[in-house]
Amino acid sequence: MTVRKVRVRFAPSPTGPLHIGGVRTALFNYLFARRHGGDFIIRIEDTDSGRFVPGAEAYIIKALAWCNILPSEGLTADGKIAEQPDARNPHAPYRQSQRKALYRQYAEQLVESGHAYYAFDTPEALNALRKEAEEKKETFTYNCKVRTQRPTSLTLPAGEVAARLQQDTHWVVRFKMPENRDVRMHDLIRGEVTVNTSTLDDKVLWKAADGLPTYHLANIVDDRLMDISHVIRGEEWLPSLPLHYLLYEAFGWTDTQPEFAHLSLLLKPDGKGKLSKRDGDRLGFPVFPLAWKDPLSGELSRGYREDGYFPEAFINLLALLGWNPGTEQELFSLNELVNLFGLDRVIKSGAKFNPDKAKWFNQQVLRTKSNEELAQLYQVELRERGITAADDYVTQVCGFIKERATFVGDFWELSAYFFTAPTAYDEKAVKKYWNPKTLPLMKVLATVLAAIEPFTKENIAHAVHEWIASNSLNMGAIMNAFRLCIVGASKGPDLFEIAALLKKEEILRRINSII
RNA sequence: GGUCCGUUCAUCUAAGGGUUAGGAUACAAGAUUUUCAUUCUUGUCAUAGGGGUUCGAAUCCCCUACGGACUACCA
Repeated sequence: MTVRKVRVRFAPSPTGPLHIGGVRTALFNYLFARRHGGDFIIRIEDTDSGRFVPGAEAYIIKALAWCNILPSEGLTADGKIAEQPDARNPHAPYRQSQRKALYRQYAEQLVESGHAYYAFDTPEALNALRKEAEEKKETFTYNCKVRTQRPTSLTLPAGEVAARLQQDTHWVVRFKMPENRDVRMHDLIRGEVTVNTSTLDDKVLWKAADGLPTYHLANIVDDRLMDISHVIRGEEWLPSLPLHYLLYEAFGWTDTQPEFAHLSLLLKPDGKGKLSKRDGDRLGFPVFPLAWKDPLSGELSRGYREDGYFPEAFINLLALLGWNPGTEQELFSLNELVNLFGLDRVIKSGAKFNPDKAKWFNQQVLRTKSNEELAQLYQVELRERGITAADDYVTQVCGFIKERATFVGDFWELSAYFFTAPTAYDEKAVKKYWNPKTLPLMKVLATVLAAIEPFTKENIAHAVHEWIASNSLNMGAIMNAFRLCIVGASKGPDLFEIAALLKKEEILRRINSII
C-alpha cells in the first residue's frame, strides 16, 4: 500500500487582514506538512467578489512571511500568488477567481448525475420566505420540502428550464441534499461525528450572476485538483463537513477525499465568544500579526510586529494555544515545533487568548538574543530620538538591561540615563535617600571619584568602598544617593558598571550639576 | 429555536481507570541585591452538577447546566 504524500493548504479569503486564529491555522498546516515532509500550499479563496478588500491578499502573504510560515507552493519567486503553472506551482493559478472557468462544468456534472439542480428563485422571493418563517419563529431552510414548491429544474418542464437558463441571469445550482440520511464522518481531532441530512439545506454551489462557485464547490474541486491529503481548518467549518462528504461522494471522488481536522477556535480573553478585532482595542493587545489600515474606513489596527513582538515568540505562543507536546517544555524554535507537532495532541476545546502569557514569551525570546543583535534593533530607536551612540557602547547597554525588558521598546525607559543626564529625579527615591547632609557627601564623593585612574568598575568599587569604610558612612545611603545623581531614579544595574561605562567626566558632571 | 462541537486552578494546559491532580502565566509572600529588575524558595487556586458502570472515575456511559460554532446566491 502506498502512502499518500501529505499536501495541505491554507486557503484564506482576502476579505481583510489575517487574524491570529488564521495565523494559527496556517501554522498548524505548515507544521503538519513539514513534519511529514509534505507540501504546504497557499490558495486564495476569493469567490465572493463583493467582499474583496484591496491589500488583504498582500497582507496575508506578508504576515505569513514575517512569521516564517513559508508556503512551498502557490507563490512565485518574488512572493506573489502564482498565476502561471511552472515546476514549483503546477496547479496555478492559485487564486480561485482566476480559476473561474473551471468550476461550472463540475456544477453541471452534478446536475446531470442528479445530485444537484438549477434553481430560479429571485433574491426577493427568498427574502420573503425567510421573513415569513421568521414571523412564525422558524428558520427558513431550503430543503427537500421547499424545493418541490419552487421554480427549479426539478419542478419546471425541461423546455422552460432551458429557456430560463438562457434568459435568467440569476439562477443558481443547488446541491440536492439527500433526505434523512446519517452521514458518518471522521475528524482527526474529534473522532466520529454523525449528522442526519434532514437538518441540512440545499446549499448553493454555483451562481450564474457572477459565474463563480461558492466556497463549498470551489473548495472541494480545488482540493481534489490539487491533490490535498489533509484539510486542517477552523471549527467553524465543522457544520458543513457533511455537505463536503456528500460532495465527494456525488463526484465519485471518495478515493482521494482528504482527511479532516477541525481546530478549536480562539476565544476572547474575558467574557464570551470568539476572539474578534474589537477585543484587541478594548483589552489593549493586537489581534493581527501586522498592523493594518482598513482601506475603506481608514481605521488602524495594531500588529504584533509593530508592538515589538519577535516572530519567534508570536509563533511559539500560537503553537501552544490548542497544542502541546506532552512535556513541560514551553519554549520552542520553529524547527523544534516541526519535529514535535502532531494532530493527535491538538486540543478539542476552545482556548481563551491570554495577552499576559504572550508578553512572557517575548521576554523569553528577547533573552536569547545576543547583545549585538539587540543593539542593532535599539539603534533604530536611538536614531529616531536623535541620539548617536557607538554600536559597541549600545551593545554593552543592552547587556545590562535585556533581562529587565519584555520588548526592545522598553529599552529607552530602562536605559535613557546611559545617553542623557537625568533632568528629573524620582520623587519617592529623593524622599527616601536624600536629606540635607547628602549633598556635601556627594561633593566629597566626587573628589574621591576624580582621583580614580583608570576609571574601571573594579577601581571605582574599591575606592568608594574604602572611602565609605574609613569614614564610617552608611553604605546604603551613599550608594542610593550616588545612584540618584547618576540615574535619576532608584533603578538599574550595578552602579559601578554604569559609572565605568559612562566614564569619569560624565559622572563628575552629573554629581556636580546638583546644587 | 434547530444541528453539531466542547467543559481540569483566573488563564494556557498535563494526567489515555489506581498520582498528595503536575507544570506554566498571572497574583501574593520571603530570600538575594547599593536600588529596580532578574534569579531562587514558598504560597493561594481546578476536575461544572447529578446519576450510573467499576474494588477503584478527571478519565467510560447517560442526563442537566453552561460555553462555542453553524444555521447566506460569505468564507
